[in-house]
Amino acid sequence: MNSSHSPLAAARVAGAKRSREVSIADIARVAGVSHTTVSRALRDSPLISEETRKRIQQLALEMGYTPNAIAQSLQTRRTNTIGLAVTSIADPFLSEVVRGIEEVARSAGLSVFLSATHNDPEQEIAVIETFHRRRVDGILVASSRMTGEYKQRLDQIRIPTVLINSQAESQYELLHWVAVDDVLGARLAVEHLLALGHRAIGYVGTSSRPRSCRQRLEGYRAALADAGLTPREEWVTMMRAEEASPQEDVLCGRRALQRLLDAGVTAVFCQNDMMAIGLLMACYRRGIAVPRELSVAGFDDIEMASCIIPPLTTVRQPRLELGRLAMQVLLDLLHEQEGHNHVLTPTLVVRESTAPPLASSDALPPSTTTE
Amino acid sequence: MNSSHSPLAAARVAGAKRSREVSIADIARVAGVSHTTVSRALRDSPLISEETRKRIQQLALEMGYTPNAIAQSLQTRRTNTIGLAVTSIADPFLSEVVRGIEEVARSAGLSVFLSATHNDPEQEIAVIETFHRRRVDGILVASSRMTGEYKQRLDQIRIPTVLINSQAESQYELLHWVAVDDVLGARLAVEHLLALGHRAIGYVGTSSRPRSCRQRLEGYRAALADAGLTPREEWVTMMRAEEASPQEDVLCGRRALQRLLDAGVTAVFCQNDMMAIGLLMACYRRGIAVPRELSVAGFDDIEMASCIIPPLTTVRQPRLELGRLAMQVLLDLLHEQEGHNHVLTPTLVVRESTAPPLASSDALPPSTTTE
DNA sequence: ATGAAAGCGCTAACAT
DNA sequence: ATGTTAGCGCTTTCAT
Repeated sequence: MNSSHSPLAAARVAGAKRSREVSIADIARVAGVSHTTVSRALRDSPLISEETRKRIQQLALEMGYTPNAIAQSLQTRRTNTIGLAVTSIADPFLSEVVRGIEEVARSAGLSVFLSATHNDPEQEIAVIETFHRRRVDGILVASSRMTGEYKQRLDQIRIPTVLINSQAESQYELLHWVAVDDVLGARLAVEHLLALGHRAIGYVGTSSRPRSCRQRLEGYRAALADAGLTPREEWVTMMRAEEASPQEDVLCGRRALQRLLDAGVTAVFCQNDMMAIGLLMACYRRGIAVPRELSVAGFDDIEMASCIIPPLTTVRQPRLELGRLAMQVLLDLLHEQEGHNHVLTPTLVVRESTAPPLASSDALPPSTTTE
Repeated sequence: MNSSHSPLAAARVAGAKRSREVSIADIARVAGVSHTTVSRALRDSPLISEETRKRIQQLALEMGYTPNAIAQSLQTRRTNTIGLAVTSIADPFLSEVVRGIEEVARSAGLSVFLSATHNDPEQEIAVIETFHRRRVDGILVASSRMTGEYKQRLDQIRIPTVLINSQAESQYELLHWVAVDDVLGARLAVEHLLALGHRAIGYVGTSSRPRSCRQRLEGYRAALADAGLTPREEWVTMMRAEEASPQEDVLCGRRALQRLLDAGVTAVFCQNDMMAIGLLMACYRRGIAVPRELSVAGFDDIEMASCIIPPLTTVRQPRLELGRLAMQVLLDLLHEQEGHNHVLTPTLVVRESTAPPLASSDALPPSTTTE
């Protein structure tokens, strides 16, 4: 409140004219020592006497000194900064991953630059270019698409990098990845449906996320094959979508219902939860009871999955862990330790959107299939 | 593939031993000019002859030069960086806001530091302290809580700042805000319920978001008052919750049902969509039909609101716009223009979770109220 | 225990 | 049109 009459009061007023931040030189001047001494004192160097250290730290506090991280970075060649590239910020799957990343980054003293790539090749390379310019210490990429050029750039840049849910091999020891086993996840879901007694099981995927689509389809096929079944061509429905957004996914799920009904399936495994939710919505509109008339399973276990009616049976990806682990691997890389790639195991979460099929004997005469 | 025999090939190999990035000095050496010339050439200075400019830019490209933003920042005192502090990254309301922010920030050439504060005073000040150290050009805060100390710090720091959904007055011209009119939003929802014929209308709020709770409660009260009604004490149910997380909100909504039923309301206005979703889930469990037996309205219009069954009637906050506008105001501030505060107008989105009350004559004898 | 001096990679004022 | 020099704010030898 009342301005003290210490030497700094003057300094502060003088400096206030056009807000240049106080520097170690300013402190040095006031303290009557060299700026080197100030630097040392502030960093608790053992070279400094207890007394001057205290005095200087106190002075720094009073003068409202805040170290200039930019200058530090230029000198030390470390920015304590990482770049995080995501496909979309509003994606409910990614937001939890980002949370995990930011959490461990911050506890390690790193700040994170967040950028969205929107699944667009140009933006992708622009983003990593920016990260490079800013001299981030490491890069994390959570992107559904990972084209050759993108990976190549990451490889060239020579900044420690960890890919999330997107494998890659690199010639340098700087490109690593952490992923969830999609094939296994799909198997779990389909095996669950098989165990319930379903035989005609559909799959819905979207072209906007080709990699996960392919892998989950593979798991779906493998599970059916193990049960001695070969999916009929109509059971597998691929929806076209340019954008990889939650809204698009919901739409895909919605539009898929008719085709699945025509194909005569009694259960559907969806590439992700948003599509399953779209499917559920379409069922609601058509008066089709889930799970009584149609079982629906998703993938991801986003927050929403347990809030929906009926609560969705789905494959849980450990999203928070995925983010934390990716950041942890990057930390290892930054500490010159060897980085390890990881495959996380998804788990099945059975809720209420799946049930045994309507046995033809229970219900309607076999001839009256859903038309 | 095949290494060219240009002078740079040597430079690159030599430099590759321990990855020091190429600098303008390196380019100058190879080009046989001063580093100043290189600097100018790369920035398209009119002082440089067309010819050498081309030559140098070409050289820079070949040598794989990437400007060092840290060094530039130190010199120019501009980092082209902003800090974004959010309560929680995984909050579906905020993620859309963040998307809007990042979008306009990036198109203005700014990178954004993302940090979560978890509604914790200590983390809040730590976060802005970090932003300050990093010399961000501006700060954006989307935090449900805004204590005095927090605001005070922001005011001291003297970095252009814009608050999202959280008013504040500042003595400097650097602290601004952009917000949605909560009172009006609540009015819209409650007036809608009144228009449907409801008289006993409940409100559910949570202690974890006191500001918005207070304001929305105020709108609720005002709407009722305008209709000549005074809410009975039991109609207003405040749920205790420490954490301000989506999950907590859902839980609050779930747990509120019994109290609301006891209070005898026929419609409920919830502080936000997550609470409404929790309430819907509780109704589903108890076999209470929404909207036939109970109308439910939310606030925010998060993505999920339209995906839920039944689709939720709610008050739409223009989330994307909110983010974009906040960033736009910050941009104005950064360009030394005067910043303006904004109040955005929410709109009512009528979906299927609200309907006229079960007129006692239609249905059950008046004595048989919900027990 | 402290200071002088150099330098991180860049921009910009001041020569020429 | 190009070069010289001086910082930006800090850390880090190397002296003393």
